[in-house]
Amino acid sequence: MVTIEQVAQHAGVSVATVSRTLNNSPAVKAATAQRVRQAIEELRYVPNQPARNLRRNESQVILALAPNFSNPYYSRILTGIGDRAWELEYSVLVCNTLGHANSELRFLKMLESHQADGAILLGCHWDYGWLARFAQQSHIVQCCEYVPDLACPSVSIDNYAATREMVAYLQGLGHSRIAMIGADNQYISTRLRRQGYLDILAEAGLEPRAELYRLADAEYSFASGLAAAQELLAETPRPTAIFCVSDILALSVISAAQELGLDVPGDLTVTGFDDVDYTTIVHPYLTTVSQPCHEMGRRSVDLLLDGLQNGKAVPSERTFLPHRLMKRESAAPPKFAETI
Amino acid sequence: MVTIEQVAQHAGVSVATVSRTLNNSPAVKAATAQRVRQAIEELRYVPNQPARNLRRNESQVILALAPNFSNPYYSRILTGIGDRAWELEYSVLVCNTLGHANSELRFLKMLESHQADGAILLGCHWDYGWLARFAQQSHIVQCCEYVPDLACPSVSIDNYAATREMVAYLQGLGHSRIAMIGADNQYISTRLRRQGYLDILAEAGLEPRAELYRLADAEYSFASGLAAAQELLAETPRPTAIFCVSDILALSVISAAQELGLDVPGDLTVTGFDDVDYTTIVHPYLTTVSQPCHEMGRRSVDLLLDGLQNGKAVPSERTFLPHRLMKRESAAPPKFAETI
DNA sequence: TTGTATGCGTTATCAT
DNA sequence: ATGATAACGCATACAA
Repeated sequence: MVTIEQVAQHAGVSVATVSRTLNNSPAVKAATAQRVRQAIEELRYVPNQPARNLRRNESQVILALAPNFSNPYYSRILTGIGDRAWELEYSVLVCNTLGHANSELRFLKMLESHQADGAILLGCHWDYGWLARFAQQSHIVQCCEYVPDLACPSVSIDNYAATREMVAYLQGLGHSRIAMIGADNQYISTRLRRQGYLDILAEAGLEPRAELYRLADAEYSFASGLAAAQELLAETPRPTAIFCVSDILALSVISAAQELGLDVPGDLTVTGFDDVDYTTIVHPYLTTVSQPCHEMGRRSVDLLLDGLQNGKAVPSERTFLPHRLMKRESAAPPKFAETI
Repeated sequence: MVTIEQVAQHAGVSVATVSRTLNNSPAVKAATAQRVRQAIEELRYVPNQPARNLRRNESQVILALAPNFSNPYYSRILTGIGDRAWELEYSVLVCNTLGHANSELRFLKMLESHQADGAILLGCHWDYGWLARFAQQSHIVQCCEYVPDLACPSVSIDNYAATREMVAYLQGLGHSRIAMIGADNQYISTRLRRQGYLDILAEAGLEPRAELYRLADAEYSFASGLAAAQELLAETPRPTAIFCVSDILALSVISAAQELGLDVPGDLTVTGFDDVDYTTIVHPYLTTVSQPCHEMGRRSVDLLLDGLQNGKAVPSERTFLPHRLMKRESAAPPKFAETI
């Protein structure tokens, strides 16, 4: 391995001068810099980044903790994070936590051992105490999900508003028997969507009915969606619309409906959430809420590095990015006037 | 920050002893080790990993270069890589190359700057010369794709055999007018699948017809698959089966067929490749080739670390893992006897 | 403008 | 079994 010292000898200068040249210090004469650069070229010298980082006490690495990378929703955010980090010359260590708290903890400990300068969390457990500790001692930003009372910046859409918009749209279409499939987890998005659904129903003077609210599992799995859908479609009278908290769940509802010979949206309106890839692969194209995943990832990086570079000053604690209601084929007015 | 020195003072020993304790050296008396551990506990000492790495000249990090993370096929492999690395206490830097050669190069340079100990490549350009250089100087393994004449271990399925199996299965079903949608890239998998298709046709005494072989774009995009499918379905006589080199392309064919009022598999047999998530979301469930993505990822890590730890001795240059033919709903015998 | 010397937090060599 | 000390490769305060 060729070191800075050999470059110095070859160029006939001291290691300090080489180091200055490497770091573009203006204090080095152009001619000298030229000689140094030539020596670097000739010896094919490549700086040892860990050594530099040790000295500077930084790693140029950020962590991105995600419950999985199979979900295209997370994939997109991670892509955004990667893109922005690439531009800013940071590396991103993508950590697949599998939703396990102990995995999250082990990954976050890389902050303490100086293997990473900061972390972006996309969905993380918070009921263990250690999250608050890390948020205090380290640079962390939350993306898409956030813990309400955690002093840690976040980037997400306004889930409450988006849900209200979607359900109001269904009401506008003429639906009043609107069911919902939520998820069996404690994510803030899940809670806000549930609240938005309940509130908008209440405002329309509709009593929320327990039998119209079902839960898929924590990971929004297709199978659990199918089960919830089957229960919902067995109700009498049947709901005329089903609002799902994820696209994959909406697809499972469509599947269950077709199994029963029901036409979507003719006999049943179905809506999803997130607008991931497979919403427009098969008809009916899904009516859903589009999240700016890529941009959310990018903003998270910017927020994190702001904190890293300008002390701990973060622009605002909660950043909400605009969502979009994607009106496509899976939602339509109910066929017949309904009786409640 | 608390350092090894402070721990040493607190425990009344030298830094050497603390270091030995940290590394479980048997040369330290149990009682002393106990004192040290207590000091570590009390001071909440966390070793500085970069400093250790500098000294040991390693990083405990491996690179994983993928053309994107959106494709669930890559996601699964990356998950396998991450899982195995986690078990072996390595971190993985997931690099989204976007299929750009300059991105690949920049990421691979992290090997030279000691930011990573090795790399796993899932699809990478090889026509620039530098790949051979890295393969020589660094520890690299190729996963799912490989460059035939590159002296670098690889893990993949046997694409040629898998394709022959699939097309033979279609022939067994009674098809003889079998079209293929390939992809406009130079991946070894693409080339072997094409060759397998041509060979098995030839062996059945069928002349390959140029109009039955179409190309999707390099990334197997749904849109490009749709275009290829439309061309194919406009042929007369129409092919009775279409073999696609990716599941997403198969879905696009089904979509195009339905657009024309054709039933799959009644009027047209369609098969995919990879067996990713969305093959069983909507009917007809896709007949496809299943790849052991997760295991391929894991094996890549094992292979890489074997090379890292036991010198450069790798068990074998080309590792082929078993694939599986998934016979589901999208393939069936042709409706009518055909005339060639 | 450039060089000398010290330190970043470890591990490892050589004593004892 | 333990301690003193020299690296590891680089950046920087201070001198010149």
